[in-house]
Amino acid sequence: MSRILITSALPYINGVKHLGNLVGSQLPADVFARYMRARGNEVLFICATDEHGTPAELAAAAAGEPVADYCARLWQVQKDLADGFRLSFDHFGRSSSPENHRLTQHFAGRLADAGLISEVMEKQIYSPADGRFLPDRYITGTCPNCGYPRARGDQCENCTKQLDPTDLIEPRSAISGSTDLEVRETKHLYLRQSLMRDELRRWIGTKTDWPVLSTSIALKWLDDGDGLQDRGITRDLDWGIPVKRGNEEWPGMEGKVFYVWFDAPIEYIGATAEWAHATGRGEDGWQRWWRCDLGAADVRYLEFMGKDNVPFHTLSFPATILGANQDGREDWKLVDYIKSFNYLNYEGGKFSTSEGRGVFMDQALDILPADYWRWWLMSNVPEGSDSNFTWESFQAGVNKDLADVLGNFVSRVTKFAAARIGTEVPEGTYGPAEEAVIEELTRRLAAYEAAMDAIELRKASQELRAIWVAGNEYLQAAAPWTAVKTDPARAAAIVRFSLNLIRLYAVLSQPFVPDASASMLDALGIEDAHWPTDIGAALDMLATGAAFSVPDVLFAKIDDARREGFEARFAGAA
RNA sequence: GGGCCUGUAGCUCAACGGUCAGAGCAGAGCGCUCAUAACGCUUUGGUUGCAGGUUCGAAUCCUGCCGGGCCUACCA
Repeated sequence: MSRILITSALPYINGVKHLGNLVGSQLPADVFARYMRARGNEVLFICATDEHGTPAELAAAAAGEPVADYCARLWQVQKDLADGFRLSFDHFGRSSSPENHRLTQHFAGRLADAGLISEVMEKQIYSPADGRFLPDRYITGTCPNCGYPRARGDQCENCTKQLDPTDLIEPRSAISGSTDLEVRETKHLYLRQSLMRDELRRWIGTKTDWPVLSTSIALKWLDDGDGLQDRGITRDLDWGIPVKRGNEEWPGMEGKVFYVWFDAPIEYIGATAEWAHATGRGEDGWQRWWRCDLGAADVRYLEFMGKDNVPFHTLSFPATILGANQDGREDWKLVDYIKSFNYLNYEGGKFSTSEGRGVFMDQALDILPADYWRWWLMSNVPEGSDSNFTWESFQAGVNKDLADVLGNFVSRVTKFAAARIGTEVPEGTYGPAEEAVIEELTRRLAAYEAAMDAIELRKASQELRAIWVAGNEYLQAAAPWTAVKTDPARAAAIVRFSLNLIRLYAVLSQPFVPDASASMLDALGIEDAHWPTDIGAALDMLATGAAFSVPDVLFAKIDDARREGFEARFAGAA
């Protein structure tokens, strides 16, 4: 048994996330966490909302709510959706928590003590009409390069040229449209990650087992241009974690807050502390997961995220951890494995929040159960390259894999048994046919476990499907509907074995389709779902005489008319 | 512009220097009738983007060309 810490990239607070967000972080992390728990490991699975930053403030303003209220409300929305998708977080926290305030300020103090913080006087655009400093991309104007009238201050979307807001012709606030913009001086803290370039490169160099996506992005940022750049970690905003140096005030930084990208990864730790406090554990309850000097030395820590998050998790956050560890008085846990994902597209294009294009988490659960989404998304997860959601593929995958192969197996076994044998698990002795299945499943289970251990989720889903198929093959060859007329004892043995297969499938499928798994176990009236170590023993688990029932259809098929309706409904504003 | 990834059967993907390049879906045929018109068996289908090179041997390594995607640092 190992101790495994799993974090999913934090969903940003400003609204319901779409399937593309879900597929690359929370969902694969959940599948892995469920698997690791099932294997008997001590797992802590942490997620939280990422609540700070300009977009949150603007979204709250647009909703006419105080930002704290807005975030509290949207946290609940996201929490309910996570529950709806059966995401098995041990804790779903908030980056605005008191725990995160304290930890973020603590880390800033540690970094300052280590000489890794510099104070930089810089010039930022201030908008009196909006009453705030504007991030580059919140300033729009005409591109000096191509004349595109809606270029953003960081980059022109039309000609892709990198811009500085002061380059724009007729710049205006993207929020209010105000052209009354001024350049103001403001002081900010920078994390001197450039000083840690060699140390980071050495560390990344040891991670030969990571997805290339993770390491190549990290190396690119380390070596591109002048190399890794220092990064501003404070902002002139109201909503955020006040800049402090540990418990002390930070002279000259009054009224400023930490940058969301500084405090968000620290919330992995913060949320663990929230969990410890919420569950009556003391400080050591979270420290034993995060402090190698306080009991976390044997923890294996894995992070799940989309590729856009990789630079912060391979460089900035590790720099924060390494910096805090520098004097040897504290020893914080560095990540051991970064599982990163490409993007999921929608019908050949991008998911678009602004255009309402694609399926969002709330809509998904409105139309179909979580298991359908979980299965299709994980069996098509963008591991190697970007992948594409189409309704046709979704319909085909769900109908074939879940309804026909798994659901129908459960249905044909239980219905046949109930009609011809009885609704109690019969006696029976296994013969060569069963031995052959046991041998095959022993091999296939090893392959499934190997794929899951390696977090190769597409491959794992294929292996799991092959395990389901083996049941249909067996049933076809064993033909209990024939045996029941000629050799009732044989028919009983086949039914006994098949009912045990359902139980085995429930156990093995639980990481991907937890609700269906629960329905299967419920139909068998059994609670013991421990992971098998011996397939032969696992297929003789059900007690003779135990009652079972015929469950409702596990997965209803999606017919063509329904699919076409979905296609039209989610195509987005024309 | 630079960097990274990628181009394998109609579709989605495996095979990561070595037996006839595999699997699922879709298509075709047969079988079964317990089951959600489900299942099983068999089968059609690929000069592995193109052109060179290295090697006893290349989808796999190298070079060039053509095509697709992503990233390029203060939105998160």
